[in-house]
Amino acid sequence: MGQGAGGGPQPRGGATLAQVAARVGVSLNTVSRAIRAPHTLRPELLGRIAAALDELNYVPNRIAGSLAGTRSALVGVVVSSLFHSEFAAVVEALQTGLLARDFQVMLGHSHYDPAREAGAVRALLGWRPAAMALVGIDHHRDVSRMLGEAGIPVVQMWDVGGEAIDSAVGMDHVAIGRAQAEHLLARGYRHVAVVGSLRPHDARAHKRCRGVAQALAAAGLGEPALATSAEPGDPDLGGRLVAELLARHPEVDGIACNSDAVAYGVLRALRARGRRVPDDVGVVGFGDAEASACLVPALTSVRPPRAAIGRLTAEIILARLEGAGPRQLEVAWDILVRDSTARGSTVSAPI
Amino acid sequence: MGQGAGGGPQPRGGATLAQVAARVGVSLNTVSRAIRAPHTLRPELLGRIAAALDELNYVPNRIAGSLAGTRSALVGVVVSSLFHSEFAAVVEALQTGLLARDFQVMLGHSHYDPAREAGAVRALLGWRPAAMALVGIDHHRDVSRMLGEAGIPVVQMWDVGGEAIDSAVGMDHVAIGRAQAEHLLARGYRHVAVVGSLRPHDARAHKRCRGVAQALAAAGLGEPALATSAEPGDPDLGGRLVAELLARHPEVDGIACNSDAVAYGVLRALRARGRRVPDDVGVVGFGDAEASACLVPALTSVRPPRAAIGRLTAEIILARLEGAGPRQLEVAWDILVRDSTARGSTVSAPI
DNA sequence: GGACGTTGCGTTAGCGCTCACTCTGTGCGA
DNA sequence: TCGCACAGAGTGAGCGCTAACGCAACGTCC
Repeated sequence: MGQGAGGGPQPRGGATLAQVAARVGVSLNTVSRAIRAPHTLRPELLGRIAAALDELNYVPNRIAGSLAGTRSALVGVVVSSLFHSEFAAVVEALQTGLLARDFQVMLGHSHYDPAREAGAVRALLGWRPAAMALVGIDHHRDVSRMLGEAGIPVVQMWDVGGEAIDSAVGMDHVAIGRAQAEHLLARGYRHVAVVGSLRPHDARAHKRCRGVAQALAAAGLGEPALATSAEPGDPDLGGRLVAELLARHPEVDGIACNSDAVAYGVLRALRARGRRVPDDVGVVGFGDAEASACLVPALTSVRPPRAAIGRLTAEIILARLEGAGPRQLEVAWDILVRDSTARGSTVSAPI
Repeated sequence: MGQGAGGGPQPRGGATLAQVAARVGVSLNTVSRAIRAPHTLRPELLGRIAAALDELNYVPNRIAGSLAGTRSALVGVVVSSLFHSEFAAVVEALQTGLLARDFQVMLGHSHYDPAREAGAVRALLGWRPAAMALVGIDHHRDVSRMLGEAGIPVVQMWDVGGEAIDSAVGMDHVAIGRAQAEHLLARGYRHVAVVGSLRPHDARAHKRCRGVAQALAAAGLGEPALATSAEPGDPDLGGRLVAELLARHPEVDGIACNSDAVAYGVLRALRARGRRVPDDVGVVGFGDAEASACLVPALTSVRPPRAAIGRLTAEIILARLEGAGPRQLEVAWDILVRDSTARGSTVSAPI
């Protein structure tokens, strides 16, 4: 790497404030001010400093800045799993909201495992974030304790049915499950089952499942048939579970799926078995994934306001950082009714 | 926040090494050693320090560690767009490989825009990462310059047809485009078109497009019909583009799509127009998305080895950090042949 | 014309940690 | 008896920056 052109040994990454200062002939702090509070300098000096900054390709060292400064420029975000999954759009909206204020997002993953979630939270806290956001509201005590003791704003996303550590923005998943079942019942399906991935610690999925049971009970029907698994929810899982379900409960004519990916496999398996959707069986998904409107039949699904949740989370974090109090809010969702529950008629025509 | 129980004012986030040291009655450095090099301490002392560490819930401050230490624990990753998109699995595999060595991944997004990519790279370099990984191999000069001057390992992912800054691991996208077209031609489709999102700076998409043209030329056929747009590639775009395409070129009987999401919309629009797939028109996608095997007809698609690319990127980064030289490697991909190009017969039976 | 802001910059003291070095005591061979 | 290697712990400097304060030189106003 060699030596810098004019001023001391070359630091590990790029120029330092001290080098810029030496080049211009001012103190280090003056250069810092030129960046952070330009209006406190004479325009002429400011120009010279700006030129030197540019010549040396100065990139502020945010590590040093965070250590010295009052507040960090990082926000930690923990999701169950960004990948093959439903939280990407939430994180994108969150990130967009925070980037505008120059906050960096640092991502961690729980993989639906409380121990790994605690590990991810601990790892992120090591970077001393200004705030944290995480998916879910029912957490392991270690997680709640660490987050509570951190003394920073914490926003729990996606779910609202629980006790928030600080702030929360999400949906009522029991109500979603109820709505899935009620929709099927309203369309004349009587034997409703729940199919999908049901990991031990995916509290949201359990709540939706409970909601289905509630709706059936309210309609004077029995418990829903269950075909669930702790494996990740993908089409193949849906196919296997529905095969197993129909072997045990051939009378099932309505299926509430825990995710759209599972529903894709359910539709395929039903087709392979000669069960017509929606005439023989109605299927409703959760998540409104990209392909759902393109399937045959198009999949009826619950659409969560992902972008809104991410945007609101960013807003709450920024407000909390400026002294506002904690907030807890529930966001609205809707059911996109498509052909997979349109018994006897076509609800949405293909393009 | 108040004062700490035993030793100095409460710092901004959690206990410090100095507090732990004061509690045990040793020097700060000894506690640091207990964490970084436990074998250099007496077991008895180590036990007492471990107890104090635990009691105070000490979480190492990685900001301070990075500033003081020789090397950073961060790796910067820039993708076009993680969301609605194809890079999630790559990043997941990359992250898994790096997390094992205690590296944190920091994500940035280019949104297929060179200026935003430069901004993302600059922002990430501000955190003084130990290495960088980014999607694509054809970058704006500013990006190449910044990365070259940073003096850290740089791995360019996903594409290989260009000059690497340091290391690269990806696919030959021209060859992919050729394979898409050759597959269609081999199935008897003669009038091949390209449909999909073709952003000005998405070099990979342009290369695949060029590959299609090459294959047609080699077969003595003319230029492919094009129906492209700078909008993001989703099913609706596919539907609109194919409508426009068929209006201009009703003879088209083979469609190579730039992404599976676009292909979904293409299939839906063809169905709505009464064009039978695969009998009248063959459709091949790119990306092998989750739903592709569940569509009717199931979509033939190019499957990129996402996990392998991510894993190899992690391996190269770790090796480079330990002194190994730069590497450039091309990974293999394949075409999953399904019903959408199975003219006259069913290739893959539904489950 | 002396007390009092104001503007514009320099000085200084850390943030919490790592790393190179120094120091102390112990064991052991010559 | 002395020297000397070595394990085990302490000391001090400094990473690059921010923030609080210091301090000239220049108005401003009674």
